[in-house]
This record gives sequence, C-alpha cells and structure tokens, in this order.
Amino acid sequence: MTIPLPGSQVRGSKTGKPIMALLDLLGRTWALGIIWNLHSGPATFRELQQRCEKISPTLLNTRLKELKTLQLIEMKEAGYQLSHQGVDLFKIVSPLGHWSSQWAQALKEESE
Amino acid sequence: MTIPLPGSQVRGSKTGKPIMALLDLLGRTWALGIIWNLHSGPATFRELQQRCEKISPTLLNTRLKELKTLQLIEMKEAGYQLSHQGVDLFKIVSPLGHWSSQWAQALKEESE
DNA sequence: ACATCATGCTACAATATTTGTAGCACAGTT
DNA sequence: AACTGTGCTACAAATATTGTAGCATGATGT
Repeated sequence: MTIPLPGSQVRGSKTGKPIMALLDLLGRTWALGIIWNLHSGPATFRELQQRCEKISPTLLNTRLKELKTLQLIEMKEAGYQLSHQGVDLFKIVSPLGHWSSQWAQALKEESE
Repeated sequence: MTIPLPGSQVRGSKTGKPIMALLDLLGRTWALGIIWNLHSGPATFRELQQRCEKISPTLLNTRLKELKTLQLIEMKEAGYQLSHQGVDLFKIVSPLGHWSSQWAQALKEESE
C-alpha cells in the first residue's frame, strides 16, 4: 500500500486533496490507534506494541514508517513520539474520547 | 469482521472501552470517508458510491450496516444520511479539513 | 399488460492487507 | 562469553477489499 501523500492519488480519490490523503491514512488499520496511544507519552517499539495490545510487529512497523514519512510521529531518544504536527492532529481528535462515552451510553439505553 | 459495539471486545482492546470501539470502527477502510461524504447531504446508495469514487458495493453495504447498527447514519426517504449522533461525530472531525491543508503545505515546504 | 429504467443490494473469484509466530542482528550488562 | 533487551524482518495463514456481473423490486412510460 503506498503512503497517502497529500497531492498524490490515494484510495478513494484521484484529486489528491489533502483531506483525502488524510482520510486514507486514518482509515488504515491502527493508524489512529497508534496516534492515540502515543499521546500518553513516548514509547519504545515494544512498549507501543503492548499499548496496542494486539498489533503485529509487521503492521506496527509499516504504520510507523508511514506516520514518520508523513511527519506525524518521530523517533527520538525516548522512543517514538508524536511530532509537533502529530500533537496538533491529536488535539483535533481528542474530543472523541469523551464523545465515545456518551455515544456508548446512548447505544446502551437504546437497547434496553 | 464483527461490528465494534462499545462494551464488547474489539480489535485492539479487550476492555471494551468506547474509545477503542470507536477507533476500531473509524480505522476500517472507508468508514470515515463515508461519514465525510454524507456530510454534504443525504445520498442514495448509488450516489454515495459515486461520491466515494472507488468503493465497491460490497464494502459500501458492509460499512453502511455497521454505521446503521452503531446509529451514526440512518436511511430515510432522501437516502442515507447522518443521524443526530453522526452529525455530532462529524462536527468533531470536521476541523481535519482545514488542518489537512496546512499539513500538506508543511510537507510540501519540507520537500523543497 | 409489457417493456424500460433506476434503485438497493448480493455473489463470488481475484487481489491486497493483517495477523501470529519465530527469530535475526545489534548494543549494553554481568 | 553468555544474557539481557532492543528494533525489526520473514513468511505462511487468515482476513478484508475490490471489481464485475447481475438479481429482485418498484416506478414510469406505451
């Protein structure tokens, strides 16, 4: 799977619009999960594997390469961590944490 | 693939935390793309297929079922549309549109 | 009544992605 | 020199996605 660079064709769009590249990226298994799990602080490869519970090293490495290329994460002494842009991205999606709780509650009440 | 109901085990987590169910859902191919494309208004199955450019009917239907079950979209006279909760979710992720442009710009400058 | 059209959607084989297990290569300790 | 922990690769099995064809139903026209 090619890395969804903004400006190039991606899954779901020939236009190369940045949002399409981003949706392609975030729509890949574990991409958002990795960003979410890195938010709590830098992690080594193996620790990140554990935070993600069930990710295979093969896929983790694939995603890390993509996220590095797209400058959302970076590898420093402390391990992998969100880059400046990664942090910005996380800030946008972070309300999902709270929203998902309410959503779960609504689904639960519905089923009663 | 089972539908990531909050409270049940999902890819990446045994805890069933709502955020994990949500990340599982949004991490599936096209899930975010469908929500994004529905934001501009209701669409019939075939029109949605076109908005998504390259989605297969098989997958579109699979995702629509998931999103319906999770009450993010609903099917009315006008076609498929975001539910109340779907709209809320979209509101959270909508800043990604603007953010992705800046991100693309930064990547571009980097490569010069 | 009958053909024509558009709709939502399914069937299914081909293809691509993801998982899971094992383990290599390297660096720092003991 | 063995023992740890690290990042990461190999590769086959399992699973997800695509692409094409087309069915079934309902509305519209003749």
